Amino acid sequence: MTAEYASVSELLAARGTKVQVRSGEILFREGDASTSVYSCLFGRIKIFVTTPAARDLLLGVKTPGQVFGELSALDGRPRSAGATAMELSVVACMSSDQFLDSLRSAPVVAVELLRAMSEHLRRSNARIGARDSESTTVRVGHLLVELGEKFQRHGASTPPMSSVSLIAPSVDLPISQEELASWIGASREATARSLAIFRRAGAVSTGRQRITLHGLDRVLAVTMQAS
Amino acid sequence: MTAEYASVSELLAARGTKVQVRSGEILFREGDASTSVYSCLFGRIKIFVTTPAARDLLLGVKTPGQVFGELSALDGRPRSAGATAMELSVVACMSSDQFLDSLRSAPVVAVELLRAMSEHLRRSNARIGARDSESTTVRVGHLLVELGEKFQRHGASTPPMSSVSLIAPSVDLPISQEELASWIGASREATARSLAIFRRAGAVSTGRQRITLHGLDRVLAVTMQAS
DNA sequence: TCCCGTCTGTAACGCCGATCACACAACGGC
DNA sequence: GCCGTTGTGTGATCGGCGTTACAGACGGGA
Repeated sequence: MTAEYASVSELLAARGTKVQVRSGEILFREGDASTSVYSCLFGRIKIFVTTPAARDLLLGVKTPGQVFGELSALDGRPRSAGATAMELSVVACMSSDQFLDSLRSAPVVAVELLRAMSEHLRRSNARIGARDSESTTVRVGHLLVELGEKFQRHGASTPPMSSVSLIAPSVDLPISQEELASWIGASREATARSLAIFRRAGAVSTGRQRITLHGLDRVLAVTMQAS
Repeated sequence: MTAEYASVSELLAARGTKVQVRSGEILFREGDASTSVYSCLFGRIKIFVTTPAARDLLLGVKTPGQVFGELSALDGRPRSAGATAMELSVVACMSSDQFLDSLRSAPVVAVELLRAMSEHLRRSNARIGARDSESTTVRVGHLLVELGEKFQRHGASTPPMSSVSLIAPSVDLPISQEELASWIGASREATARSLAIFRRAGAVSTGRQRITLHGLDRVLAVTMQAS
């Protein structure tokens, strides 16, 4: 009866209660006392903190298969960040009590979660290091490459071969500059200025809610040269 | 035969191999392929990354009872940070294989480690938020209060009642300004200037490798007023 | 189709902090 | 005690980024 699962997302997909959330809907806010744990089944969930100056700072975006809200479930403390749906999404959730019981009875799942949290910590620490040693332009470049790799893998299929992308395939990022800015922790204007550098170098073209990368290597080249 | 432990540090203290390290000695460097996990038994271990500009950035200081090096043990990837002894210390270490086996056979230990890593993640995320919303002076103030609380608890016993500390007990921090600067991610000079603000307000006095806090509340007051 | 709200792009200005530069103090070795 | 080394304190300069301000572009809804 005690089925074996290999990861927390599998556990939640099988045993958690599924909930559909509309775009913009709030799952929990920073400071909340709730302690449920969630897994994204479909869509995209934004994880963010709000600075005293009322600016949002993006900590991550959860896509299908990723777990979130586990910190409060593990230590019982208030939410360290908020979570809202960026688009129509489906999540699975479970109470922290049931979650902790599952971890204790399925060590493999616990170890898998430890690995996932290692990944988080590495990212967070790298981000701390980047924040005060790299310029806005360099951080924009790195993020563009990172998102570019993510989207060209399982992202929107490359549109019907635009005329520009004969050699280097173009990748479209459906993201606003505001969002980009809150991700790297810079102002919207500074981000726009940095994007202008990439645009003038021919590495990207920009539009409304859209950034098209003309080859990740070219973006990376401009990033390097701007360091 | 399989003794039960309540935490990773207990596990390592009981089953790990003890090693004495001298001040300044390196346990591992950022980028190393080693995957052992460590626990601090005595002394202080500095965890840090080195930025491209050759400046060190302090990520944390491990004191007795705290575990470190667990990220590489969990995911097998290279060290995300370096570790060196700040003073004569004793650590216990264990191979990642044995460590993972122990976690799988003792779920309680795994859950306890998950809780510890939650704490780390919360700190890291808070630090990301603080970095681009607070001034150097405010960050200095927060760190002083944090260290002050840490040291007045299990720290050096308050010296024979200095004449100044009739009302608010003073706390001595045995730390250089360079170290403080690398902790908050600022230059040494900017840190010294911020300290001057606290000094002029009578909240702290400074010396060689020493910062004396004249009441945490007074430090906090200056911090608030400088925001 | 028109209009308004949202998003993008850019310029001007001011401030914080990094960097450079230097004086002084404290400790250690000889 | 003398001097080299390391740590502290502070001024001057300068660049980057946040802020403010505004103009134009795109898209959706009435």
